Amino acid sequence: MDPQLRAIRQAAREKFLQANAPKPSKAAVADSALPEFLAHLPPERLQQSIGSLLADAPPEPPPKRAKPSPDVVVIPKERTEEIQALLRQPAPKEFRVLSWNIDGLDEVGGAQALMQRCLAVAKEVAIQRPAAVLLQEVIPPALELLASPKVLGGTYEVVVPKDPPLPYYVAILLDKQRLRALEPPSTAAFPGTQMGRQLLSVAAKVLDAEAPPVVIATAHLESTKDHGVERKRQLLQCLRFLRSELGRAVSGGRVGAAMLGGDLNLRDEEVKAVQKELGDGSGLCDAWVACGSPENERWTWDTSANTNIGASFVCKTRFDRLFFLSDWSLSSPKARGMAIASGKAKAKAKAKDLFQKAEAVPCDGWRPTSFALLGKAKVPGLGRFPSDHWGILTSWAWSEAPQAPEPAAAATSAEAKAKGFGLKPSDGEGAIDLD
Amino acid sequence: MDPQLRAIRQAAREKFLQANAPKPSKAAVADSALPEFLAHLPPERLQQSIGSLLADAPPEPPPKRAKPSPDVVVIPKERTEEIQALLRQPAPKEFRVLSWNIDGLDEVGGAQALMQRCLAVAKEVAIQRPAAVLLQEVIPPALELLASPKVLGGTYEVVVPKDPPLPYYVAILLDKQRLRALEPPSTAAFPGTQMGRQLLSVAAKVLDAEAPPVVIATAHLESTKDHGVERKRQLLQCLRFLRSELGRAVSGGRVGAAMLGGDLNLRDEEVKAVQKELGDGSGLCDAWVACGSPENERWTWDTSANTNIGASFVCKTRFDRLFFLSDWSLSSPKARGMAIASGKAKAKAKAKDLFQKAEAVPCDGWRPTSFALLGKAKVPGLGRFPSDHWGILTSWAWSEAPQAPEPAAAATSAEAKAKGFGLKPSDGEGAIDLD
DNA sequence: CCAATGGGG
DNA sequence: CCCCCATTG
Ligand SMILES: [Mg+2]
Ligand SMILES: [Mg+2]
Repeated sequence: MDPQLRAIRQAAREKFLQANAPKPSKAAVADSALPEFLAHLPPERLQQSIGSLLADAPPEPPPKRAKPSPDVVVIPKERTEEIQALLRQPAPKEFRVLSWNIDGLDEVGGAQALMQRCLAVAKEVAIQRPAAVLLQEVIPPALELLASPKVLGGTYEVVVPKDPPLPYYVAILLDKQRLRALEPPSTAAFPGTQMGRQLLSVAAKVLDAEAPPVVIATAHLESTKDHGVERKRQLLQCLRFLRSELGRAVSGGRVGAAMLGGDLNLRDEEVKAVQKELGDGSGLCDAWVACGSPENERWTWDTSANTNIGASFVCKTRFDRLFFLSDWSLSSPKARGMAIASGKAKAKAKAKDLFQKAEAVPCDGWRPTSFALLGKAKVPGLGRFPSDHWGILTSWAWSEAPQAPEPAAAATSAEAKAKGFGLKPSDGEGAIDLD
Repeated sequence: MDPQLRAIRQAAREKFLQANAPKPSKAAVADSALPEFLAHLPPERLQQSIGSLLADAPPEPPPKRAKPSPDVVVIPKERTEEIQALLRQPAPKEFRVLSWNIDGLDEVGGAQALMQRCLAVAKEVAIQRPAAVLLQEVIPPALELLASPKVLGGTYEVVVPKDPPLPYYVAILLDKQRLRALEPPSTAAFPGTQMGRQLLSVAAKVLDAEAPPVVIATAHLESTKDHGVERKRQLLQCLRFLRSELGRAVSGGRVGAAMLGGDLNLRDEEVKAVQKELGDGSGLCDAWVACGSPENERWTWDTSANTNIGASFVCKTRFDRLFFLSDWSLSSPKARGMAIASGKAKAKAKAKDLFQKAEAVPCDGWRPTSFALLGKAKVPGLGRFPSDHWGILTSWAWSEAPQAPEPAAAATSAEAKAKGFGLKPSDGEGAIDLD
């Protein structure tokens, strides 16, 4: 659906023109209350309607039309209660991070469908209970829904960017039980964006572990192949940011890991170029690569498996990635999970091998232990997936020092395995990265 | 004119399908006599007609129609005699290299116009008398015309690629008086080309100088922005080839310079990326940069100055470039003319400054002394330029050793200056390369 | 052989 | 949010 992208640009243009206009009327200014809404969660009423019925939505079907009008959205109590029940379960010990572009720009089915898709996302979050959730393409009604106490707002702190140029943006959810923001979140503009993209990050203390604080960042990098040049600039900015964050002294200690997860719209070629710009030996790792490049968890945007956009073409890409820097990524041999998947099958095989016997190789610092795709089931009653992207779920371990046999790491690894988190390597061979 | 590019791809596709077809009939095979024609110059008759009347074209106007039919092309004797007269003049001492995409795919005006444009190119060649001419977008009738003894065939040896996949290709002309091929020319395929592009090169002895042999290469790299990835691969292949050629022992000594000139369709961004791939310190120089980045000689494809394609838009690019490696380029400080124009005005100013007082800075080896655009006048009687590209003319000097005060170099430089070869730097400031 | 846009697969 | 193609400026 190109119209979506067209709409983005159009909205961007309008916004731009509006911003450069002589001076908007009061009415026009009221429109810009949006960023204000974002600045102070919990949610409030917006011109968009989806959240407006949230607090007191009756469980019965919509009063009039067979197809609910776009202004009347029913939030089924069963869904929110189901989510609440899941959230009442104890959080897993394992530290997980989920990144997901929830396709807030998909208008198929209107507000009702958006609500259903959002609840499906929320349910996945409640099931996996990541310590942090990185979202992209969040729009105000979706944010209001997710941030509601009846959905995720009771369990997660919602972090949003300052002054998003367009009414779709990124967000970070922090599990209040396990992460506490150590500073106000930071929003960085991408100076060259034409699509209103930003870099959002937050430094957080890990509450239930001895581990050092982490910096968690997300972005929705400039979309489409045509914008590769700008996208590379954005990635470079992000990665330099990660580098500047790692090791920085914060109130809870020194930052032990800096990660960027998101819909990065990247092609391997572009990553390679940026990596070169950054300098080799940057220690940058790609979580998917570090987890052995599991073929079954590879394609995060796949029109052959995901029917949401109704594509008449087949395209598989790995747009959604999680990059990180940590003591582990810096100290590990190059083979571990460097951002650039070496073209050589041998190097890949070695990396995969290293990953498989990770427990046998002592090393310290934050490191990923598994990588899996999420959201691959259609939303019941909707017949569509939660998003046109799969979510990417990573699990993490931390251990203090190589000389100590880090029992925690072994435990989390074992747990990950027990939960079927894709620890088993795919049987795919070291083929060249194609996307 | 998009049709041209479309035609290229279409022809490529047809060719491909044809090649993969069960087995062509005899008639279809006859079609592939084309490469054979190329393999053995001097020219022969082709299905295309332009050359068929060359040897005995009467100077009178076409017998029937007011507009000559595409099958009847008249080569004005005055034009060829003019060219011959120019060629009878003594060749300049200065070593010059010209590269020009002669737009053989431009069909405006039919065979007659093509002939006129070709003769204009030939006349420029006869005037400047480059030791080597690198041509792109040559098509069979154009080649036949240029290679004819009545045009350039008496003075220049014509080198063409083996088995061009499509009936437009590159060619190298070597002034028989000043260059002698030391080996059979080499043709390298670009494995990923969709447009039938090849790398053609020849090692040649410089007959009238003590200078070491040179390797002269040309290519027409994959066109259009969309094909940047393939184009970068092609450039990398070319530059690695140059590197492998420099210093190679040939029958006349060791190769003292390896140059690649052509319609490289490059954007600075792409050059930068390939340069990184190649490794810094490769010593690669861009002749235009090495000559002080003269602003007036910058844009080789410029729809505001060149009306041939009838563009309703303005676009200035530096598609046509000449890269080289030589003892000079390897030994010179980075500022001299590295392929990547540093974004910093300071570095550029330094490079320009170095160029201006080149005579005062002793250095040895092959080096460019001037850079100028050619073909900027419309063809009389046609009202169009010889090509949609300007030609790029470089002048070169060689000197044996830095300790010797190289009188030869000073002489050639002085001569270049005297001939107004753009030695004077432009007054443009060190602005960032924009194309 | 430019960039931006829109349709179709 | 893929690629190719065609049109427009
Ligand atoms: Mg999207
Ligand atoms: Mg052309």
